Amino acid sequence: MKNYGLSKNERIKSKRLFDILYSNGKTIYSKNGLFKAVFYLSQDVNTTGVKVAFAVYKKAGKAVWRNRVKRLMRESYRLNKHILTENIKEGTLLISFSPNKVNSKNYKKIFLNDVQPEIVYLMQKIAEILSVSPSLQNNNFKKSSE
RNA sequence: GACGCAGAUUGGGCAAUUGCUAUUCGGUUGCAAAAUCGAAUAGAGGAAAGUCCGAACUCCGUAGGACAAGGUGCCAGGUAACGCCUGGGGGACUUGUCGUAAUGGCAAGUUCACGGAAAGCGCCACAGAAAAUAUACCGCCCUGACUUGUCAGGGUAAGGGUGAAAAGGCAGGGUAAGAGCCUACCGCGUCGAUAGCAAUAUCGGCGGUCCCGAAAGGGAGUUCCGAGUUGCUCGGAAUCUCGGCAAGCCCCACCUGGAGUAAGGCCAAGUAGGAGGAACUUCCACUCGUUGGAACGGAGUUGUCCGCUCCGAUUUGUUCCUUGGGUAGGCCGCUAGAACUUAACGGCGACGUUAAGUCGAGAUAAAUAAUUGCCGCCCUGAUUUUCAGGGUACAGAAUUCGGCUUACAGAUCUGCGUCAAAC
RNA sequence: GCCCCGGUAGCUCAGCAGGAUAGAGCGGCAGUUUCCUAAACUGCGGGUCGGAGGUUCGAAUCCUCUCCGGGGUA
Repeated sequence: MKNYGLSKNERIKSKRLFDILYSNGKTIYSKNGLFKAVFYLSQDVNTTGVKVAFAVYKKAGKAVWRNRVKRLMRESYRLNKHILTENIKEGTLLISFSPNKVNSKNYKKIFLNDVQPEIVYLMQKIAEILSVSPSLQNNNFKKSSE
């Protein structure tokens, strides 16, 4: 697997996985509240690794602006994905990134330097939560197995 | 040369690093499907947008007839088709110029959803006498009366006034005053001729109530006058050119079956073969049955009716409706087409014909990118080699084409107008 | 992608086969009443009828374009 690549297998593509993510996942926000992420460590999926999705709600702006934000978020994740991939030993981590307070009115021109620190912060926070409280997940796993 | 307007074309370039999607080739894994790695090639628009029209394509199915509903609307052509485009015609407005007593003529530009208002219905507030079978406030004129400047009766619609709009315009005649009351011209209608495929134009005739008629004339309607008399009859005279709204209803001509690529087809996977409800009627014929015909009922025919099609059991069926559950994976459709470029020919033009050449995205929680550097263009400041900072539009394919509409920084070209300079 | 609705006062809605001051309820403000408040009563203000253009003498209403909001659709 490429160190800085992002192929189809590393993205969430089915409706079933989205249902699992949004019904069980936790939501966290970046420092300024500009972006948010929904994540969930699933044991049901056969594969191991990280699967991500990038979603922009329709009211945020026109199609050109939405496409650009999606590409910038994807680029930010692609360049820093080692933060999460090194820590995942079993199960599949599902993440969905989306803009929260950012829209085309307050950021008419948006650049990678605006997006990347926020996404990196979110990824570091997710890694921190997963490593600090592994027992919580073990409990959850036990409960689901029982 | 500068500025403005109109039209057409175009819609930043190069390099490096890291990525995504598709195709082809090669390697690895694998029985295969496929996965993965590497290389090469390709990878958003003039509007991809709005979804306002028209088609292709696909299915439903009978789409047949009548009505309804919707759309289009000067004429001709182009086109697969159109509400689009081209050419022509006509109107309106503006400017210039010529001219008249006045209306106007000619030229240029802009612009027009531009069939019908004498088929019918409806509406036209306020103001005004009167708003559509006309009417009479101020006036003007005549007659009479007397209180001699007013009243009464009548005529008239030129002028004033009202209004968005006042029942052809204007000049002359005419008159008590006036009026298509009469005449010329203009306008309007109609008929004919000429030109034109046609819209229409030009010329001529006729028309100031209509119909019949070649004409003379006859008939009818309306108004006025007179008589009989109380709502009609008789006699005579005269003769209505016509407001706007159809983006109100409507009439005429032409067009339209419905749904939409999540159409639709195939493969894989997979649960359930469920629950509830409705209908299943008569008659006739015979070769006596899974028969034929007629009526009736139900369902379908996506507005209604006719017509058409299917079904109508006597024991777990048939048809139809409602509802519950399971799948949400892959492939095809999916890009070579009413395609594009160039040339020749035909045509005023839109466009067409022929020949040669070209292949230019195909995604599906949805690729076509991110960052950096240099250059180009614009602005600002220092300065007048250059440097610093900022900006570089509108905007992202989703079945595909033809249009329309809307958004848009800059660049190039063409034409026209104004200004400046030179000859 | 495709197909439909809606936009009128701060809010919820009338008015839309055209006619001049665009209404109703709630809310707001002021006053009466009360020791004060609520309730009740009286009065008042508040609208480019989403925007632009057209038809008409006249448009919230009819037509065209456009902006915004909402819904449905295997």
